[in-house]
Amino acid sequence: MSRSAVSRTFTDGASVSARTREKVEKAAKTLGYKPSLIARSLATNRTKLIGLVANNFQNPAFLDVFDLFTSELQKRGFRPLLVNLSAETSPKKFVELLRQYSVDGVIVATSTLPTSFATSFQAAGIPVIHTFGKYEANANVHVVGIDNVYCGTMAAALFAERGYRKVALLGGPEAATSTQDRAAGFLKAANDKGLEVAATCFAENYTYQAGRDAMQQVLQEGGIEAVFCGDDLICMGAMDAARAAGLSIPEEIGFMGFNDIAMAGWDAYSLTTIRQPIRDIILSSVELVVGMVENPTRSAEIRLFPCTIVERGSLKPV
Amino acid sequence: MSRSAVSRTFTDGASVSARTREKVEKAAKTLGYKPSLIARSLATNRTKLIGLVANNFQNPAFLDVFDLFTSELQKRGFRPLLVNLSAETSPKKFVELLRQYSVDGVIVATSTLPTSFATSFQAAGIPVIHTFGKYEANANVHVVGIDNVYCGTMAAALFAERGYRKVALLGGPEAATSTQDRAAGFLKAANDKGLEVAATCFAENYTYQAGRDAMQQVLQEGGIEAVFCGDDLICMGAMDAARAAGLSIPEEIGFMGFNDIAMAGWDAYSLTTIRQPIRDIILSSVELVVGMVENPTRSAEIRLFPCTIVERGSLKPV
DNA sequence: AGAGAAATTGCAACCGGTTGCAAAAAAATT
DNA sequence: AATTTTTTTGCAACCGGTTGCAATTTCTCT
Repeated sequence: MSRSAVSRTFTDGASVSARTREKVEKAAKTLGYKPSLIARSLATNRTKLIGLVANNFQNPAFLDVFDLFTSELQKRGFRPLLVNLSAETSPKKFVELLRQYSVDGVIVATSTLPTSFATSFQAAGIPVIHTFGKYEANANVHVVGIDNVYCGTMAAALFAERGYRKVALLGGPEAATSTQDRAAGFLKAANDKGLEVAATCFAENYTYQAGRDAMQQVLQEGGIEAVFCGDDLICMGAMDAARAAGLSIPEEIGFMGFNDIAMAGWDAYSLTTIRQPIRDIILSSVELVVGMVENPTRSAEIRLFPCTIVERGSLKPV
Repeated sequence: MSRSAVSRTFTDGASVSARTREKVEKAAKTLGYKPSLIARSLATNRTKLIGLVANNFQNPAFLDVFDLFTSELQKRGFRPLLVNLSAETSPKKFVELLRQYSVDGVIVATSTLPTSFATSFQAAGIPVIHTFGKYEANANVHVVGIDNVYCGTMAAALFAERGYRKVALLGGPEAATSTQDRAAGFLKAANDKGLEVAATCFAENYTYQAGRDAMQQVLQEGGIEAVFCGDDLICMGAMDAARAAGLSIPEEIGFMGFNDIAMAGWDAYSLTTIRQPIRDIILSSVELVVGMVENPTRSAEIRLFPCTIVERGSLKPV
């Protein structure tokens, strides 16, 4: 019963006879021995650690994201090493950090950062997936997410279909790529369909309060019939601002959100919103990152999932 | 310039001359070298990894928790290794797992698990803090949190003060220790103050829908004047159930929640609720766990923080 | 300049596993 | 029973750092 015998009983696929395996296992049980993953990592150059980088910890939309990522990674024997980007200024620092921890891969889960952030992990030789990332044809990074431009288009189309003419765009933070794409799609389609976009403004961040504040500006321009918001939370703030200004929803003003968070279904809002298939996106991301770990040379892939409109009661019926 | 010279330049407090340090640093820069934390961990028996164990990923109350824990740990040079308990059945498994990863410490952040869960890490020789844990005088584990029994008392006292007579308790999941304590405190104090607790029921889980469903049962008993809920999310579901039944808040029925999540301040709910000082609790937990890493023999401490009532508009005024 | 003290450096063992390779044991074949 | 083939086993080097200790260098002081 040498050291290698022990190692082999705890490595599946290794060559050990039933007898020695049994002996080792019995000894391990009485001693309470479990192999050290740290030592194994050093020898195998695999840590089974996946960096999970996010920057939007305050948005309920991320509850699902954390829940799904952690449980899916766990199922496959990987552990998520959480990185909170929101406090930090220098993203480069985290590339180094995750490299030092020798994570097997990284999932960048944010819709606000440019593709270049994910690329910098790639440059450091770490497999990376940009989940909720921006689709860029030339980007040499795995991206799993949605077509935000098209989502903007969907919103404008629905507005047109419902007979709205004078509408507004109340986006998320202007620097976010998702905001830019959704705005671009919305504005283009609105124009094509002859809608008048009478106000365009952006919330400071993804919060109820920011949505509420931004809505004040939109309200300056009278006669807005419907507002497309870049995020449900922002939208709910905007709805309450409209109500506080005496407008009734959906009779006098319509709202459309984005994300379909749990609260969107609450009676008080009953928000019509665009839903992205979070579960599919995350399963796909996890699958992809695990695949990358096994075969790092896989060529960069873009996986876009279709979004659906969840009809509730914040737009006037046909 | 030996291997040790390199090691020493990257270890603070080690003895290196300015000249060699400089030489090493230059070489490191051109080579893009950073010391491997894995190898360091193996040698020092310290990983700078803290297991963050939670089981309530769907509740917005946890957004703050994740945000604060990750950023505070980051600040101190530790990384959170996230463990999602909600999917799993066997807690023992995670003790083993975190032991295999040689985490320096564990934070169990849940108000629902019994103290024994945290203790099992301790038994395995891993420093552990039970944040939001139950206060038990004899428990030999660090606990940072609040006095749930007293919080229940506060709620009953406020009800009495407002002149409510016939009240109800709508707790969180019955198996949660926090539910039990809050209920105990509430029922005891209600009795002392001569309130009639006409209905006592528990939501299946910490969701809006569960609160809504549970409220149906409470409504069976007519004439309830106020309801104390074990969680804001549950409370909001309950409020909407009451409204759907035609009751107006706070005129016909009052509500009181727990946690003060962001949504509690929204116009549509304006919920009077009990707030726990999350930030203080988490800062204290992080401090404590870091302290334990440095001095593992520190004796078990219980740190309880006072909660405050956040008055909004869901109870009738005096 | 020389002696003594203090600071710096390199050696080598160690942390706890994995793994290629050759030797040993077991199984299969003649 | 002897030979060949297959399976199992242990040896020893390696993963990439840390660290006690002794040797060396540098600094102080007379």
